Amino acid sequence: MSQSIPVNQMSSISKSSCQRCSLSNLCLPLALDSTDMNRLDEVVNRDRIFNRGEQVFTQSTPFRSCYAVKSGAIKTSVITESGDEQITGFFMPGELVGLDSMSDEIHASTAKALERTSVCEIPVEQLENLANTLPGLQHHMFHLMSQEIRNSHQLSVLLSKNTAEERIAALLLSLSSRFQRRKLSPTHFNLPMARNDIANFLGLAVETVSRVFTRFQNQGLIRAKGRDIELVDLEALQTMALGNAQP
Amino acid sequence: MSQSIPVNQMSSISKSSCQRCSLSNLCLPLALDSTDMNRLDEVVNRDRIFNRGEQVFTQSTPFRSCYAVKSGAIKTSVITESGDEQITGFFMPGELVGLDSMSDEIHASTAKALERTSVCEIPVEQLENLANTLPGLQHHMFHLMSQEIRNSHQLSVLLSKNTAEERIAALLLSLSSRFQRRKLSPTHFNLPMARNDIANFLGLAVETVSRVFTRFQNQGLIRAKGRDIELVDLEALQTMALGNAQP
DNA sequence: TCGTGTGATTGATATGAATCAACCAGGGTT
DNA sequence: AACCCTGGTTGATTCATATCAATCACACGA
Repeated sequence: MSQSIPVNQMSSISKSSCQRCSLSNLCLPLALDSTDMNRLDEVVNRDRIFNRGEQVFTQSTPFRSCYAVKSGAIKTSVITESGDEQITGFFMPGELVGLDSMSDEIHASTAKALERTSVCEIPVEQLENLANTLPGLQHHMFHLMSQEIRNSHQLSVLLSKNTAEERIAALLLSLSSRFQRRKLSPTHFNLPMARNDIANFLGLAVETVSRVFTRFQNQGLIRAKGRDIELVDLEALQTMALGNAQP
Repeated sequence: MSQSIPVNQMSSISKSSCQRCSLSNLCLPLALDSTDMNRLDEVVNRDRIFNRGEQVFTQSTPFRSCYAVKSGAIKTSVITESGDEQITGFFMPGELVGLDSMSDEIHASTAKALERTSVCEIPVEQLENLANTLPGLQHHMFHLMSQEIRNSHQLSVLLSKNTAEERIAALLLSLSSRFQRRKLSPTHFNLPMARNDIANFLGLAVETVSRVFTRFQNQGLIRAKGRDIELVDLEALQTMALGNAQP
């Protein structure tokens, strides 16, 4: 049921180019002029579609491409030696997946489509070559990768310093701002992921996530029905996400 | 007291070059031939020394360089809006600090010397230029940055899935393998950081760290006297670090 | 329409680690 | 020496969240 709404709002772009892509201001081409963009176009493998649950790539398999999300959503996770999964990120349209394996032989994580998802596949070998001739692209890659490091540090902070409520508030706000970036409503959206995924990502038990959602609802911070979420009191969520602020 | 042993074991290299640096196989030059290495040499600012507690760079200040540790040790941390610190990494000789800010205007974190530490300062602007002309260097930069992402993901796993004992075992083993990489004893070394730092890094209270150390000691896994650590039973530590392995 | 399964919620209980509180050891200073 | 100061250790208690257990709600296929 939740699947039909957010999907392929831009799937009409069939034989598209980076130039015409509505996400070009979020994705790789950001730093490129139009002639450079054409060169990027040539190496990008467009229109790869994955259904919910399908793997875009798999940990420990050879690494050849990273992927730009066009529509839908992707989660990445690492499987530990002891066998359990840790979700390391959620990726929304305009975001680049797979940077944790850049220039490595094999994938350091697994990427799975959370809903029907279309991506642009970007072969790394060619991306690296291109980055070598286009300084702007190289710079942008560095930028994206350092961003990724910071995101992960941010997650570490969340996991080691914040309560369940703070973590969930932070996640909701992160999603909110990412919807906003795409000119969608920052206060009313569909969660692309299950409660289970949220719990795993935030280092909590599912039950805790559930409880916090209902608590937030009772406090009038959000309205939640399944994956349909409305952020009612953004302010309150923001101060909550900040956590233990001592004056 | 703990300071005099590990420091400046290579500080005799005064007017050194990357070529002669004993860490060149760990650090940047890895992927470069000797002519390329000379070009790197020209941009590197060698022999910057920091005393224990001094900041190498500071969060929110302009970002211009990253730093390769030559001797000593560095911790990086982010300060959250609510004011508390989260250590995001420890950096030992041969490792590169500051990648989380690559190609950004300001530092995303603070780096502080844990003991008397010497570093090579590498101005990013010139590093980027160089990377543009030397494909091998660009590749290596991508490699280091994705490594950094994976490290951080690894930390997230520890923080969200593992017990205090498992976290500490994992940290000890990580340090062990890094000493080994430098041809030092993997089983007997001096911790460069205080218990406090360990606690912060691993998302624990100092008291917990202390307790686990003594517990490990009583179980005969380690011998610890202050910062002087001996790993007695590597095997046991390894299985412990793996955590909740279900057969 | 009825099972059947999966994801979500709610409640009761258990527990690992935080917190609070002393105390200790060693190093540096006066 | 006597002092303090910082970092480390140990013990008693508390608390947030996990775990265990049931129930619920909805979607789907037979």
